[in-house]
Amino acid sequence: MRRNVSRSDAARGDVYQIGDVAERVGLSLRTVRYYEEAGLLMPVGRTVGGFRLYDADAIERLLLIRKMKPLGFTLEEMRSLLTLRDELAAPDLAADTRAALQERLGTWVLLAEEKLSTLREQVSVAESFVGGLHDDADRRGGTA
Amino acid sequence: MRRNVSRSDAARGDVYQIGDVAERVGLSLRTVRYYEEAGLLMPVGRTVGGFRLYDADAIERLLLIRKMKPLGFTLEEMRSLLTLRDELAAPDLAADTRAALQERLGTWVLLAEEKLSTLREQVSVAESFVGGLHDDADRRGGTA
DNA sequence: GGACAACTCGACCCTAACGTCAGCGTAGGT
DNA sequence: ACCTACGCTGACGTTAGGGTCGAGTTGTCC
Repeated sequence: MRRNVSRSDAARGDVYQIGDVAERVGLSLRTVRYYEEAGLLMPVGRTVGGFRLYDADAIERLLLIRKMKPLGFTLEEMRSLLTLRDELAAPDLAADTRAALQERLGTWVLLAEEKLSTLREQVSVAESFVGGLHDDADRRGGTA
Repeated sequence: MRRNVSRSDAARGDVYQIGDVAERVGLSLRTVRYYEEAGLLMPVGRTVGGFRLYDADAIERLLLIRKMKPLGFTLEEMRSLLTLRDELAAPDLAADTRAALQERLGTWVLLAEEKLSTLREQVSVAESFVGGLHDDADRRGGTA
């Protein structure tokens, strides 16, 4: 039986506890806690008893993190990138500051594309391996 | 200055020491030793002084292992699969034995294809992430 | 037959990104 | 008050190696 914490707080500021969050984004509790430890994601608050509380933004953030994972970013890298994104999200930035941040973001884009291309290479390596396996499996008789 | 161990032994039975092997397949010495510890690959022998010696088959094997890595097999899984392949390579197998082995190989093929498809999914997740990054980077002004 | 550089050995500790377990406290419904 | 599901911290385990150490081994050159 699921608890509906969502309805407990009115006024559009829904909060979720870690189990809900984990289920929604498909990560383990441990992983969510570890991401906090790694500085990737802080809970918006805690209950009196110490339960972590998250909001919808946290869920977004976790989904984003999940998307980065296949690219092989380390948590450290993700932390940097997310921080950068956060800084860019501020609405009152001097133009030059914003430009500087955006240039740093460009570096990340390049890095991500690099990683993407190595990921693609891995797919083709994997394909050739699976092809080879098929050969091994289909060759019923002898090699000669 | 590279030692050319290859020419030291005549009669087509070339042996290489670990450094040569590692360089040829693009793995570290540590990794090659670790693979041995994990039961993936035994040296064909040792020198009097205890240096590991490998032959061309070993190199093949390592290259194969490298091809499996992108599919996310654990070393344990690779060990099983390689062992199975070794068993199938025996020339004097009863037909039913061979059939049994080949069926097990079929399971591996399925597993590999599964892993390949999740790898492909990862590529598309990664692509969408990189696309999102581009959006963030290109959006120079404000969100509204 | 000694010097020497390059190579290798086993042993050890270290890391990232979690999994898993234990022991204990909390949230909220009845 | 009680129950049960949920969560907390802390600690150790795991995988696939990386790094480093001091000590031993090879091949080569004199």
